[in-house]
Amino acid sequence: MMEEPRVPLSIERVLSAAIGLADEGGLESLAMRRLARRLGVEVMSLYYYVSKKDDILDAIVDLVVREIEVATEGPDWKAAIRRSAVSAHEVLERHPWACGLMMSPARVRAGRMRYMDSMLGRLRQAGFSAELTDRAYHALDSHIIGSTLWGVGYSAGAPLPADFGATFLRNLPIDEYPYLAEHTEQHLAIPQAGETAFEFGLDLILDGLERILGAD
Amino acid sequence: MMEEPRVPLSIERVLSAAIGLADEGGLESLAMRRLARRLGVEVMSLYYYVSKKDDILDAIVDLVVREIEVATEGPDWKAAIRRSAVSAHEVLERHPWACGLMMSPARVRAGRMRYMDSMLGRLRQAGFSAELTDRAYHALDSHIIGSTLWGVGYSAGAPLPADFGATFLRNLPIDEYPYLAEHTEQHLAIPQAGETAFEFGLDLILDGLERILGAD
DNA sequence: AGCCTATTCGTACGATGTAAGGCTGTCAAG
DNA sequence: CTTGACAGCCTTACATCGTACGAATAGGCT
Repeated sequence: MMEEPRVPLSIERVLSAAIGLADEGGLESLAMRRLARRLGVEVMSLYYYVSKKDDILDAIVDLVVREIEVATEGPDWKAAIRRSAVSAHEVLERHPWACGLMMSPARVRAGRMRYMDSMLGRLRQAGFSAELTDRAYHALDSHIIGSTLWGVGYSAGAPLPADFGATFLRNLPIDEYPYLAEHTEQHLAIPQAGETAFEFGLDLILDGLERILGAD
Repeated sequence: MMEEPRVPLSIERVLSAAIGLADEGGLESLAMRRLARRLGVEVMSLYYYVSKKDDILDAIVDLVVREIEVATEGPDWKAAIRRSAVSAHEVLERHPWACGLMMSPARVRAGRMRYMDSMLGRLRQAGFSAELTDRAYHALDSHIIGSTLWGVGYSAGAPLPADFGATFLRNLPIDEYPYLAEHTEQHLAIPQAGETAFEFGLDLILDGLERILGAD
């Protein structure tokens, strides 16, 4: 009788399984029972490591945030911040469910604090006033979140069918919404437009900030 | 025996009650049973007017979107678009729960189409190419959504306690995250910073777009 | 009165999060 | 070697959620 060694549970295993579930099927497929089943365990066993589901959510967003490359020191603040923003965008694209969760100030934990602090610090070091730093940070973060949410077709959970754009365009009253139709075609023609759209908006903001800084 | 005349149900009544519930307690307090109770009716009665809860969500985001002031004709594209963006921000601030829902392309209905079409059309009329219009629209929409989500402390549902910022700052290891601390103080000192932060980012984007257009 | 259709409701099912407590094994102290 | 404590896991049970199915009711017609 070959007994499986039966790896014991641990927060790490719980959390990484949770991230796996969310990555595959969106937030709404992250259910305690499913999570337990995936770990070969009963539901209530999870509650030994975690006191409520919300704790799991807090923890996994923070794990995701830690994947983001933090703004580095150096003379070129613009490049440093750009790199960090692009990294955030990439990370959030890998874990689309995290976008919606990130927004809540209630979920800010160590990883998130580190990220915010580095971004804010890099702006201040670049010479922005406290007030401008504040505004710049918001503009950047808003863009990262908003743009990523857009690109991902986030639906508070499950992803969209692949042919969504095509069927949407087919059912669209083109003469009524001509510009929307053009816009949709644009997106169908260039599937990865989200990438460059993100960087376009990002550079708009960064260039604007640079100009403000130059005019001190 | 004074019989109440018993106002009959209707989609309008259902939807406006739904919006009321969501406005008061966030998305997660919008439950079919609660909705029914508020309307003085049993749960299943709602299903005569709606085939699934999701239909309600679709409908109420569209109602909200219709509140947004659409971009007008006229010589000054920047002012027109700015006005529409500010209006969108105001509307979404009144109905914070709508932000998260708006993102899903699956929920695009007539009101949303009208909004998108007007914004896109106004950009094209201003002289932007199809491609630039596309990017500009994304940048603007990302900012609106992202910024509003930020300002609202959106938590996929319920709002935050009022003293959240203060307790957060009190528990923050200041020497470890000095810039975050400064940032938080900034926000506590100027409570309505969200307003101006939104317009700051918006103008960054609009000015950038104007410059691109000027350089044709 | 009777009937028809438009509304409304009662019951029931499966899913969710989780409170309360029980079982089992390991390990240190007696 | 026994005993008790405690860590780790599980059983049962409950409230709440969305909604399928079909029965009850109501209002306007002939």
